[in-house]
Amino acid sequence: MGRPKTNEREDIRSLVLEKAKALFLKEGYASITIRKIARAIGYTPATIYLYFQSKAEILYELHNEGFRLLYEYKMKIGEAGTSGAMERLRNGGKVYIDFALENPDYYELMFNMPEPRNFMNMHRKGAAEDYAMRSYEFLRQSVQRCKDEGYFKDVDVDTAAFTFWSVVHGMVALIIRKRVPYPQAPTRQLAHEAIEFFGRLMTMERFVSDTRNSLKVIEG
Amino acid sequence: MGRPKTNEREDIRSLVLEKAKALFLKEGYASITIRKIARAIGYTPATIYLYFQSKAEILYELHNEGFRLLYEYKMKIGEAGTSGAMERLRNGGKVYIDFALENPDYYELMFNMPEPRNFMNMHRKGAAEDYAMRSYEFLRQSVQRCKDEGYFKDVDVDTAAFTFWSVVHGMVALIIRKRVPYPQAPTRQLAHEAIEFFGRLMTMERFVSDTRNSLKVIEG
DNA sequence: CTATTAAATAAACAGTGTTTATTAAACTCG
DNA sequence: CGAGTTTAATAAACACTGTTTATTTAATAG
Repeated sequence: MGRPKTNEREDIRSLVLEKAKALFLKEGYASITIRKIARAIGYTPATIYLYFQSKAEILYELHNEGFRLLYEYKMKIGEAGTSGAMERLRNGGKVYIDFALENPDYYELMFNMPEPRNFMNMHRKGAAEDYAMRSYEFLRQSVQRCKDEGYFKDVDVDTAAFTFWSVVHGMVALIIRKRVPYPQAPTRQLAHEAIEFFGRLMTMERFVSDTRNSLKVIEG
Repeated sequence: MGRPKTNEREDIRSLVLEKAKALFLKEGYASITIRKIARAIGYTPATIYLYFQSKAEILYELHNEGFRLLYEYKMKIGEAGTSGAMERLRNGGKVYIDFALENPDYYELMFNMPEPRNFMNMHRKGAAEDYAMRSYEFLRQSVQRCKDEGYFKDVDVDTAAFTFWSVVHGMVALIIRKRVPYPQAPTRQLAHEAIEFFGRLMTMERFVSDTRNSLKVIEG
């Protein structure tokens, strides 16, 4: 008890975050307790409450870290030389799926917790960087490029972005949470095939001026 | 204490389920405790454990009830005279969204809990009716009809069904869990627009024989 | 009218997230 | 230097949680 040996102020915070991350990813959020985290870093539960207001705040911090990681995944696409906007969008979908299936626990942290945006206002200074937002902006930009190339003529950019995000999110959510009552559980391969299928649907759309009206098509 | 006044055996079970459902739907699963349920029906916590092995089993029972309800929603489509398979599929998507947004807590129960299929084996006799499965079969059938009418030529029925389910599940999941970082939160209207958009993509697909190859299209 | 059966319970167990009063080490300053 | 202040860390408690146990009590059977 008492004060410790000249600990550099305020990096117990990252100590907690690191350990909590490791524990969450290994045993899942629900089964990890404040006491376990405290024991793992050699402090008492009460100490953690000097640096975080609640277990939920630790979660939010990691939630944002998850989106930062996703953002990095997506950044890889920008580097690889892709030919068209649509291909870029499709690759974005695949990268998203890869991220989610390679980091399912992170994904759970990011999408399976009570609204984290409720905290943000209270305890963080300027909300620092909201990677969830940046991630969405990235998608929005990709969709806008598609529109510039003639796709998605009769739908606004947010609706299209929302649709596309829903597809990939829905896929990984169903897979990760094992909610698909298949004989054999769906795999990443199925998801990739589905994205290919979906991508073909979208690619096709460019050839049609206004899909709400009747149209003539010659098969080739 | 002691034995009660000639209670018909085994319908405390449904008493618990009814009350738990009402409480879950009003205050959310997490914040409802066994003690609260017990108090609400005028029994003690231990009594509940005579009829359910765990809180999770109560959840599974309601989970299945949720899928039964969804199944009923979907059955309404069969009645309404729809012209084509594709319209039927699109309507199915809208009904699915309506169900989810009208019963968000049910939807949480159904998709946001640890795998419920793990219980099933142990405690229920013949698993009775698995409405999750039946619901999927319904979708699969709708997709098959689309294939019969010439859609989805170069994709197998399960991949197409998975894709379609992912779209609607993704949409409602993002909306319900408020994970869309829009200025204004997305509404049911946005979801319906997105489904329309997606539906148009699919409708279009019929006119193309093999979408993997190049094609000629004359705009009309 | 006892003996048995079984429904319901009280009370405990082992945990949880969180709060409070207290300790003890480090720093400040007269 | 030594007293006073600040502050990191804690021990211990609080009010809960899901679940289990031994016990009571009422209805039924012989």
